[in-house]
Amino acid sequence: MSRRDEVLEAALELLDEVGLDALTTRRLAERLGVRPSALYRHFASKRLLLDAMVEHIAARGAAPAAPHGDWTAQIHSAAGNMREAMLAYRDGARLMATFVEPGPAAQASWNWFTGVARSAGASRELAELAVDTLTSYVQGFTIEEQARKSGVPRARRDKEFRAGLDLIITGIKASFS
Amino acid sequence: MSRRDEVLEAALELLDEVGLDALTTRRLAERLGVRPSALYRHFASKRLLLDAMVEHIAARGAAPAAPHGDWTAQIHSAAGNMREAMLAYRDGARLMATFVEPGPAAQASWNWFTGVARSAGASRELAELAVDTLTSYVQGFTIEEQARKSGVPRARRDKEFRAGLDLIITGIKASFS
DNA sequence: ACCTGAACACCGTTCAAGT
DNA sequence: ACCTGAACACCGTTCAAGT
Repeated sequence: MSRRDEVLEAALELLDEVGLDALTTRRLAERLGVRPSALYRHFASKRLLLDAMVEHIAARGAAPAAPHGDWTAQIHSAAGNMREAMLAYRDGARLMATFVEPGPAAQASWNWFTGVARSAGASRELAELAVDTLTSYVQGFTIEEQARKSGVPRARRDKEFRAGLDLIITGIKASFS
Repeated sequence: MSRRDEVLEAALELLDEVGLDALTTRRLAERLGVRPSALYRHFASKRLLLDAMVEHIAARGAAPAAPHGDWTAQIHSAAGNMREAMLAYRDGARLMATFVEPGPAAQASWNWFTGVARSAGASRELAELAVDTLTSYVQGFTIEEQARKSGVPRARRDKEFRAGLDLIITGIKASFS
C-alpha cells in the first residue's frame, strides 16, 4: 500500500468521523502525524484528494461482475450497492455530488446499468433515460437520507428506498414498446 | 425592505455569481460595503444565512395557488417549479441539499404535492411514496445538472428532465391499485 | 439600529530546505 | 521519496466600542 493510499484511507476515515464540512487538510495531516504541507506530495490539491475519495466510493458501489436474477433484481442490487457505498461514510452522498468529471468507476457503473436495461428489452433511448432517472433518484434519496433522516431507523429507510425504486421500475416496465 | 432582507438578497446574488464554495461572509460584507462583523447583527451565523437562502429558494419553487390541468400536469408544473427555483442560482440545488430541518415553504410544498396525488386517487401511502420519490428525483437531477451538464443545451436538459418525470408518473399511475 | 476595529482560532497552499 | 518550517492570503466569529 503506497503512502498515497494511506493518505486516502485516512481521509475516508476522517470523513466518516467528522463529516464533509470538518474534513480539513490540517486535521487530516494531524491524524497522519505529519505537517499539512506534507500532503501536497501525494495530492496536488484538496480537490484532487476529494476526487480520489469519490472514485473510491464509486468503485465500492459499482455493480457486481457476476449478477443474477432478472433485470429488476439486478437494478435493485446495483442501486442498492450505490446507496450502500455512499452510506458507508458520513456525508458520502453529498461528497459524490461535488465531483465534476465522472471517473472510470462511475462510467463503468453507468455502462453496466444501461446494459441491463437493454438486455431487458429497452431501446437505447429508454435504457439511457432509465439509468439517468434511477441515478438521479438514488443520489437524491441518499443525500436526503444522510442529511435529514438520521432519526429514522435503518429498516424503514431501506423500505422507503426500495419502494421508490419499484415505482420507477414499474414506470420503466410500462414504457417497454 | 429590512436590512436583513437586503443582506439576504445580496447573498443570493453573490451565490449566483461566485458559487457556493466562494460564498464567504467576507466577500458578502465587501459587496454590502460593510465589515464582516456587521453581518452578525442580521444573521447569527453563516449557517442561519444559508438556511434563509434555502427558504427563499424553496418558497420561489413552491407550487402555484391556483393550479390547472389534470394531476399529471400539476405534478409536472410543481416539479418544474422546484427545479426552476434551484436553477435560478448557481449551485442552488447543492445549497438545498445542505439544509437539515425543512422550513415552512418545503413543508407546504410537500403537503400540496401529496394533496394532488391523493385527489388523483392515490392512497395515503402511495401519495407519500410518490412525493418522496419525485422529490428525490428532482433534487438528484438538478444537482447533477448544475454540477456536470453546463455544456448541455438547456432545451435538451429540459427534455431529459421531463422524460424522467414521465417515467416516474407512469410508475405512479400503474400503481393505482 | 447598525456598524467599526481589533482580535482569535482557524483554513488551503507554496516553497525552500532537510533526511 | 517523504517531510519540516515558515510564510501567505484567506476563513467564520466575538466583543467592546462608536453613531
